[in-house]
Order: sequence, then structure tokens, then C-alpha cells
Amino acid sequence: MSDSGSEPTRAADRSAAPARLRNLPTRLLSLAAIHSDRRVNEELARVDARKWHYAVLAALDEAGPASQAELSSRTGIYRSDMVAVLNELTDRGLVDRAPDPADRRRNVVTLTGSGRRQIRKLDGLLADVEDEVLAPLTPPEREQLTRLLAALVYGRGRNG
Amino acid sequence: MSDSGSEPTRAADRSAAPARLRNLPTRLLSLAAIHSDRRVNEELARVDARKWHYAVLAALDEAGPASQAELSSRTGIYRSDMVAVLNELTDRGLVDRAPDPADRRRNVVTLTGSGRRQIRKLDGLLADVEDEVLAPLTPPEREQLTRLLAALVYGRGRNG
DNA sequence: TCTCAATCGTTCGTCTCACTAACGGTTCTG
DNA sequence: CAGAACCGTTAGTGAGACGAACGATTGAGA
Repeated sequence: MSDSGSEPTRAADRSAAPARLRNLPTRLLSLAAIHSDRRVNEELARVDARKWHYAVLAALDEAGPASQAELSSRTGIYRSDMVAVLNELTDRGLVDRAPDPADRRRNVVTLTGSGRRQIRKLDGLLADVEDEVLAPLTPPEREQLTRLLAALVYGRGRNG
Repeated sequence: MSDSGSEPTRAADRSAAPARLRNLPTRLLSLAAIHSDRRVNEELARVDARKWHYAVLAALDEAGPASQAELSSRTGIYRSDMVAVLNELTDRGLVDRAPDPADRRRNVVTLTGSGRRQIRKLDGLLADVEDEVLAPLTPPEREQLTRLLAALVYGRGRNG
């Protein structure tokens, strides 16, 4: 146990990367996302949660009970993966999954009381991580970044 | 064959995502990176290349022959994964891998002639993809984004 | 009313990617 | 000369994005 110190410069290859790579937007995007994703997951893991848990809980909190397909489209989680996420959430008692009497193909997923408490906690936790990840930027820069990324993701999210 | 139209809104969930998710920087980063990565890989695949191929070829082109460990630190590719990448590159005749007579632990990796041609091609190809991915942004916005991402990735890459 | 397409939840499987652990061989240092 | 550090390599993990297909159910059209 000594062979582990020379890995590719932990999460920030500030070192001598080729000029062509150093400022390549797609690469920077990738690196930034990896780091950010990792920090988010690490922090959520401390309260036995994952990224998708937050997404589902938030969707339920904001828009009320929904079918799995609806949750899928709201959160961007594939409906095949949604199954496992909901299993985990029900195991933790954060949501309730019951067949929809009105349409027996569907399940109705509902936020429980402890689910509501959990998402408050996650809100705070996540805010801290955001803050840490964006630490190198000033507040206006953070806003700017968010705006630019939104434009990228939503294609034409113009507003001014 | 008909059950495939309702997946989570292809690569741009412009739909009704919860407000808490819609402008969450870490999430936007993730979504943007996924899309950008996919486009890059798709386009590179058309010439039988991958993202890491470009990184290694660029490193060699700019800094000359190097050991695998050095390439690893220059590109951010883990040295365990570097093996496969170099296998692919040598298979395609783009690089040459030979034991270093000066230090028999190392290999010396060298760019071949056709490797030099390949990276010119990839340069052009990649520029096109960058352009497509960043299409929603104006040129100054693209610069701004690059600057912000670099600050994020390199921690304190201030310059003015 | 019967039929067919569509929808929903679910299972299984694939591929990629970042990352770890451990090995055998080599070189460096004390 | 012994032990630490380094190198390339193999193997494996865990997560994430994604696709195919199936049984059950519902809705629309002939």
C-alpha cells in the first residue's frame, strides 16, 4: 500500500495539460460536471440519499402525487430506473406507492410526512454543496454561469 | 415495437421540471455535460475515434514522445485505462509504443505520421462539434462560459 | 363489440466511465 | 543490499444512461 499517490491529479488537473485541451469547452464541461456530481453524491450519501432521490422528492413536493411515468418525465429519470429509485424511497418510508384505482396500470406515488421532512433537509444540504462547488466564482458570476448553462440545456431559454 | 416514444424527453427536458431542479447549477452542469459528451463521442465515432484518443494524440503532438504515466498525468486518463487507449491507438497505427531503453519500466509512446494526420482531422471535427454544442450562445457568451468553467475546474485560474 | 395501438410498471441487459486494488518487474535511495 | 517508490498491466467495482421486451390494462376506431 503505497501505490496510489500518482493518479491523474485529483479532480483538478491544473497541471500541464495540452493547450488544445486546457480550454476546450466540452472538456471543461465534462470535468466540472464530474467534480460537481461527485461532491453532490458524497454529501447526499451522508444522509443515505442519492441525486435521484432529491429529484423525485422535489417533484412530488412541488406538484403533488404523480404516476411513475409522470415522475419520469418531470425528473428526466428513465422509467426503467425509476423503479429502483422508488423502491429505495419506499424502503426509507419517504414516499408511498399504491395502485391507482382510476387507472389500474398506474401507481400513485405520494410524499409521506417524513419524506417532506427529508426534502427540507436535502434542500439545505444541497445548497451547501452548490456553494462549495461554486466557491471559485463571485455571486454575479454564478448567476451568469447558471444562465449560460440553462441556455445550453434548454436550447432557447432566452429572457434577457 | 411502439413502446419507445415516451422516454424522458431526449436530452433536453425542456418540459415541466420542478423549479428547484430547473436552475440548479450542479444539475445543469450534469445535463449539459451529458449532452456535450454524447455529441462529441458520436461525432468522433464516425472516424473510429474516441474522446481519449484525441486527448492522447494532442498531448503527444504538443509535447512530443512520453511515457504512459506522463501521458496519464497530462490527459487526466487513469493509467489503468491508458493501456486500452494505447492499444486502440497502436491498432490503428496512430502511435508507436516501445520499451524505453533508458528505463526499462517505461514505454515510450510516439506519434506516427498517420497519427499526425489523424489529429489534424480530429481538430477540425471537434471544432465543428464545439460549435454545434455552443450554438445557443453568442461568441462573447461562449468565451464567458469557458472562462467560468475554467475557474471552476482549475480552482483559481485567474488571469484578468 | 371486437380489435389493435398505446400506456404503464417492471425486468433484464448493455455500454461507458471514473476509480481502486494488486501483481510482477524495474529503478532509486540509504 | 534491502526497502521504498515507480511503471505498465490486469481485473474488478459501482454508478449512470439507455434499450428491448413482456404482461396487464386502457382507449380509439371499425
